[in-house]
Amino acid sequence: MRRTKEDSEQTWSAILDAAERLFSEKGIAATTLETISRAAGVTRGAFYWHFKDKSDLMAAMRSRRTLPQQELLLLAAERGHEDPLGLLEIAGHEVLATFEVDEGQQRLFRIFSNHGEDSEVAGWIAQHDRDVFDLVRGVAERAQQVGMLNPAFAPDEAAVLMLVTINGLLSEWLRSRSFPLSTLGRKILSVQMSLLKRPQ
Amino acid sequence: MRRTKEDSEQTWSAILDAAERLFSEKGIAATTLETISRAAGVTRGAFYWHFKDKSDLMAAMRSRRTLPQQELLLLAAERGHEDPLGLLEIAGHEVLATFEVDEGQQRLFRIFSNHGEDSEVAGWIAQHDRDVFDLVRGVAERAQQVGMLNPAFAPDEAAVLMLVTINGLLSEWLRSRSFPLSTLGRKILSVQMSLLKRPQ
DNA sequence: AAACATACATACAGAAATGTATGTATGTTT
DNA sequence: AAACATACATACATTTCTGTATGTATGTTT
Repeated sequence: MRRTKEDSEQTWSAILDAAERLFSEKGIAATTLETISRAAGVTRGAFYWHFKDKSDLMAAMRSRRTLPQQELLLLAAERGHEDPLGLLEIAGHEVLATFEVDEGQQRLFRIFSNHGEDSEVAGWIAQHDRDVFDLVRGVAERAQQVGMLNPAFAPDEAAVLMLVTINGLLSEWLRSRSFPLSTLGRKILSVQMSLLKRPQ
Repeated sequence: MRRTKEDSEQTWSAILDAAERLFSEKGIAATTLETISRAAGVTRGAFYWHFKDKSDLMAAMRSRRTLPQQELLLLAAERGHEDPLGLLEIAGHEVLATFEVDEGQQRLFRIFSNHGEDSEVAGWIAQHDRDVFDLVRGVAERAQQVGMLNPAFAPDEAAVLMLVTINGLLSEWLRSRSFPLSTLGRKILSVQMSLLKRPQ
């Protein structure tokens, strides 16, 4: 029996790790609390000690890691405002590069993008999406004000293009693994940015 | 009691309609056969008469409608081979335009894209994705042979760009509904195609 | 108009998962 | 070192869904 605080935190992590792996492999609904607990080397007693129920586990799982787009938010925020579109391009590429090697992020993204189902999860995703969209649109608006945005595109439209491309790349790569995410992603992003910039 | 063949087919449709709606709203796992049956105005007895189980229902649901990308396949196949990229652009736009007004297709897409979970469903999706990818890559290869493909892009890369954009547009629009799918989609597709074509 | 098949409804049995209650060995505090 | 809290394991009660078996009213065939 393990009973120290360190041991307890280790159990907490083990349960979350096991759940994350099982969820991303078999799906949330198909994974039982018994399965999770046994995979973590404990019983359901331990699970119910640390978490109220499966939904509570999901909340902990989500707040334990940063989602890829969340990273975009941070990256874009901590930088200056000159050349807004260049900023977006760099931040976008770093998101892809990070995602490509961070298996935890991949599992989390797979789990949560496969679940517009659950109303709670859907709520988190929706809120998060709105935050990211607002940020990107804000950047596009600044670009417009500085005259660096192709007049053929409204800020809203530029933001949609950015997000569609990034989310599309992440999803498609996760499913097929048929292309080098970072390499091809950089190429595509760069080419799209040149489109958004060029006054043509 | 209804017992004629017409009535029976009507029951069959009613069950599928109810299931489609409930699945796209609450998710597959969270929807019980009892709920489906009652929503269709029948009992589980009727359900088990028409379908073996939930998985059988899913198969019927999938083969009842055409997926959006399936439509792309058909559209691209029934046309000639001159100007392959222009063909892709037109087919892509028609996919978006159809999807925007076809609520059944929207529900089906939502249901199946939210379920890389289930192994059967995942298998169908994977196979389907491969088919579509192969088609698009084939078109890109023909474009390359005719010298109409921007040499900066390999056929594989062009296909990824196409599919990422279309799937991304469909997913993002389905979640946010924050932009006119067909209008903005046409704009984005057209601009991307000009990129793939232009020898720059 | 029997005889039979169809299209369901109803009833029941079983499994499986959840939640809770309780037991207990070990740490922690005083 | 006694008293208490922690971190679980074990056992049980309950729910819930599924699958199947059976009943039955209506169509269909001969």
